[in-house]
Amino acid sequence: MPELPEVETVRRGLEPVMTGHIIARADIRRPDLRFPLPARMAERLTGKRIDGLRRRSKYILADLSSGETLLIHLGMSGRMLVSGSMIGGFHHDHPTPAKHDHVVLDLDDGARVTFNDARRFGAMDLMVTAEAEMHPLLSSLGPEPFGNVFSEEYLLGRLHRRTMPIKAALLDQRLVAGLGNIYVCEVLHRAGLHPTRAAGALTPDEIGRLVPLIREVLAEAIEAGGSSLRDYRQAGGELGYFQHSFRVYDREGQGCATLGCDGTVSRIVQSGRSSFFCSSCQS
DNA sequence: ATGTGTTCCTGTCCGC
DNA sequence: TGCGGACAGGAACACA
Repeated sequence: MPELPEVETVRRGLEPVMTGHIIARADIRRPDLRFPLPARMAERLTGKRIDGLRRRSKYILADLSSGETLLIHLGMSGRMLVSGSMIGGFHHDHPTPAKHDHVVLDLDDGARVTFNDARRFGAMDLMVTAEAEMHPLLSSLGPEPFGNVFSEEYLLGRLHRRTMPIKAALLDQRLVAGLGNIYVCEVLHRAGLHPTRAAGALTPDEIGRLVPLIREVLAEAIEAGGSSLRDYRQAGGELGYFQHSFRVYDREGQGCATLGCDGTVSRIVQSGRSSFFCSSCQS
């Protein structure tokens, strides 16, 4: 679920709680999420200091003092719940572990971070920090959308002669990392591009338009604390509010938000995922 | 090499 | 109120 803005929001929420603290206790409440959890996970976490929290695409990476890195992926429904933290000046007791609380990390200052994931499409793994980028889940990822590698020139090269719809291309994490269904729909709407357009048939001008719009949508969403749909919340339990800024996502039948456009938002299914768009101003 | 469909799992919502 | 079906933010995998 969570796409780059939600994952970045979670990372920012966890950073002051976790960075610099030692994992006093790790409670692994079930042996597997999407994949089996790594061998001896509790022992490999216990007593280690968290030196920093990074994000790569939709993954959170916690670098540990042991020279290992904890990889966290939230899948569709994963959440990182914080309790007992003094950050913000309030102290709350830990709630009793609830349904779908799969991994519980107790830190040395009494704070607790709980990985909760109803659907269990999420994942956790441990790897040697120096080899993190070779991890199978990370090695094929495309460039970060805010990085220098991601450019109009890069996109032109990668989309050249591709017959795949631009919607599917932008969802492909090997092309650019971090976009998901919501933000691809929003980007294509802002770019005035119909989601079924063949990626390779876009003009250089249209492709050039995409790069800054991808950054714009993601930056606005991060600024808003992500989108809270259904059960997604920030690390502290707060709701993001970017969903109020959706122009097409989940707005089937509603009026197009583009100034001067009298179109209606449509929904189609492309490779099993809903695409929302305005057929008047997206072509 | 590309592109598409299926699958994992649980929860919620909507129509009958 | 129950029941069945559609659908949900992801992405690995199998297959044409």
